Amino acid sequence: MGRALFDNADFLSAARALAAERGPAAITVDLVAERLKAPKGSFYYRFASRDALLGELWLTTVLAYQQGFVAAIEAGDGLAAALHTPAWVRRNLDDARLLLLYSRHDFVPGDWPASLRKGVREQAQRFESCLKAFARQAFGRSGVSQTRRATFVLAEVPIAAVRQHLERREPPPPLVDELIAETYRAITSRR
Amino acid sequence: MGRALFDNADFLSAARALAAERGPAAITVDLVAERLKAPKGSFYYRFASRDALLGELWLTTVLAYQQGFVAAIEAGDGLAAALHTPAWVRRNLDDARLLLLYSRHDFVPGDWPASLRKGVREQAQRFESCLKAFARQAFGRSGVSQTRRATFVLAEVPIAAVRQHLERREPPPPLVDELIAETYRAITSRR
DNA sequence: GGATTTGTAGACTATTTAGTCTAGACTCAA
DNA sequence: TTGAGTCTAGACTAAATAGTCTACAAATCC
Repeated sequence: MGRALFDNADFLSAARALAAERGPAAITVDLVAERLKAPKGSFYYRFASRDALLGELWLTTVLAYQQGFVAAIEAGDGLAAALHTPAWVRRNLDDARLLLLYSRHDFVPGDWPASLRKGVREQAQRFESCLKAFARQAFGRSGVSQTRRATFVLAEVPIAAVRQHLERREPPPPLVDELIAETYRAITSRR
Repeated sequence: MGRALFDNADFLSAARALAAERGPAAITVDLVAERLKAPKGSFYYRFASRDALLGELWLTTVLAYQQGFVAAIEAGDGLAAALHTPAWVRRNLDDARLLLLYSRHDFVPGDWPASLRKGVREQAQRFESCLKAFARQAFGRSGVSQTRRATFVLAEVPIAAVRQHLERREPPPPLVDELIAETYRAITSRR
């Protein structure tokens, strides 16, 4: 051949599809290659390791998720940021399962491939600074406990509210948004 | 020999210890046996399969966790039920990681061993009826959406609040109880 | 058109793991 | 004492899986 039959994106989307159908444990190099009818050699020509694939899959997904969240925070709208989770989940059920049902650790058990470390670090920092910005805006300070509050109301609660629907592969009902919003108001109205 | 050198409980606690140290993926039959310096044959003499071990581990742990929760509900104290999670987590850090950080599905991927199905079903029903009882008491009815509310405030939120500390193997700080309590009051005061 | 790059093709290796199987040691009851 | 039952002991099998390696085919460049 000499001209590429399979590129990075092909492997990534095959992996994504496998994860959607059978969970992330089904993302084996053999299954990904088989699904694409690609030889294993081609896979390892594109990716240094299985972890490199999983890491890239996780990172691109988390960045896609995070985008709307960051935008809402930058617009100064904390409630929109909290409600971003159910909204994004409704539009991206499969990817949301990937992202929220399995921790980053289930994905890449050992050390992250060097090529992705920087991206992951930047992603985490970006998220963290959103939380701090919100803490300052909503609670007047961005100390440890205000930031902890921000994490609770913008991340933990929305993800928790959505989890059981993710497990059942169904879009979260409107009640989920209500619960998140009520919690948001309660937590941001004091201190 | 003829007299038992290893019993069920030995294997269970070896598995528990392995999970605490290296995560549930480290619960392999070989590692459990090795830790106990028991031969594999003894393991399979006690347990029908690896899933039987994992299932029993999960079930005993969830029942231990659930006990205090049920007691609080039966005493009519919803807030105590919500705060039971951080309290139990503080007293049982390792078991809590086992229970709350990994879903039942990560534990026993396929079908549950027949011997445990009944126990799991009863456990789930018991939990469910607690939620309904609380829904009736707090929201006047136990329809779908009141029960959903109960799940949110008694289970999802407390677990979410505790999660990041579990990941870091540290006891949840008092702030976690505050967040849970504030959310509890907000969610139970309307409707 | 020959050399080089780019990539396919897939057999092969090594490791991990659940589970099986046979041998035999120890205990206890009759 | 002997026979039945209980349990240890660990070698062995089979399957799954990450990763390697060599051959070679096609495109591209000089």
